[in-house]
Amino acid sequence: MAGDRLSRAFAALADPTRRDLVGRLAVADATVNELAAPYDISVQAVSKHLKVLEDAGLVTRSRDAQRRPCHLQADVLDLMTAWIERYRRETEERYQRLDAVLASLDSDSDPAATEAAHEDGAAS
Amino acid sequence: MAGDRLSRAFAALADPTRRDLVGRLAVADATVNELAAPYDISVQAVSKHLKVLEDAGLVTRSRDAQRRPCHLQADVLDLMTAWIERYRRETEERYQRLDAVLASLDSDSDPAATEAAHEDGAAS
DNA sequence: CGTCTAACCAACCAATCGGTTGAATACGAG
DNA sequence: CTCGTATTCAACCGATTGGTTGGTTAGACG
Repeated sequence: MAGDRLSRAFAALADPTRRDLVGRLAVADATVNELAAPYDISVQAVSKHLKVLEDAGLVTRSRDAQRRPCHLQADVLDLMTAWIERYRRETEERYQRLDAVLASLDSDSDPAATEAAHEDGAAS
Repeated sequence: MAGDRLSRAFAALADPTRRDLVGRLAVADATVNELAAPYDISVQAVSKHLKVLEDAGLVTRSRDAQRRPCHLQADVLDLMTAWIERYRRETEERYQRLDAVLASLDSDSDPAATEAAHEDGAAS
C-alpha cells in the first residue's frame, strides 16, 4: 500500500520510457516484444515498465495465445488531469482576485471597492 | 540530468505529501514552517519536498527576511495536462475510428465505407 | 555583543527503482 | 513429445528516494 491510485499514476508517467510506451499505445495496441523493439534495453525491462503501467491502471492486457497485447486505458489519464486542473484553476482564480485588489488600489477613487477587497481577504 | 522537465514534474506529484503541499499552495503562498505544521514529519523533510517541487518548476521562492515564502507556479501544470490530454485525445479518436469500422461492418450494405476504413488502416 | 527563529546542508539509513542476467512458464507448430 | 517463441519470475546491483539527526547560515531583536 505504498501509494494510492493517483500516486501510482504520476509515478508511472515520471519515466520517459514509460511515457513513450503510453504514447505508442495511444496509437495502437501492441505486444511486449513489439513495444520493446525500438529501445536498447532488455525485453524484461520493458515488461517491468508495462507492469508498472498496469498496476497504475493505465494499461490493461488481454490474452492471445502466448501474446499479451497491451491496451491503453484512458480513464486514469482523466483522473490525473482532473487533479491537476483543479489546482491550476484555483491558482488562476487567486490571481484574478489579486488583480482585482490591485486594480481597486490603483484607482483609489473608489474607497468602497478597496474596503470590500480587504473584507474579502479577512473573511477567508 | 536524470530527467527532463516533464519527468521531474510527474515525479514530484507522485508523492501524496507533495500533492497536498501543491493543493495548499494553490490556496495561498506559505513559508516552510507553516507548510510543515500539519504533518508529523520533520521540517527538514518538508523542506526537501519543497526543493523537489522547486526543481520541478512547480514552486518558486522569494525572500522576506529569514522567511522563504513558497509560491505555486502554474505553467508546469499546463505542460503536464497538455501531455496527458494529447494521448487521451488520441485514444479517443482511435475508439471513434474503430466504432466507425464496426458500424460499417454491422450494416454491410455499404461496402465502400468498409473498404475506405481498411485503406485508412493500411495507409499508416 | 548574544540569542532566538527560519531555513538549509551534510551524513546516514532502509526501501524502492531501473536495469541486468538466468531460469521458468505457457503456448503453437512440426 | 520436442522445439521455438513470447512472456514472466527471481536474484542481484548501483542509484535514487523519503525519512532521520546534528550542525550551520541568515537575519531580527534585546
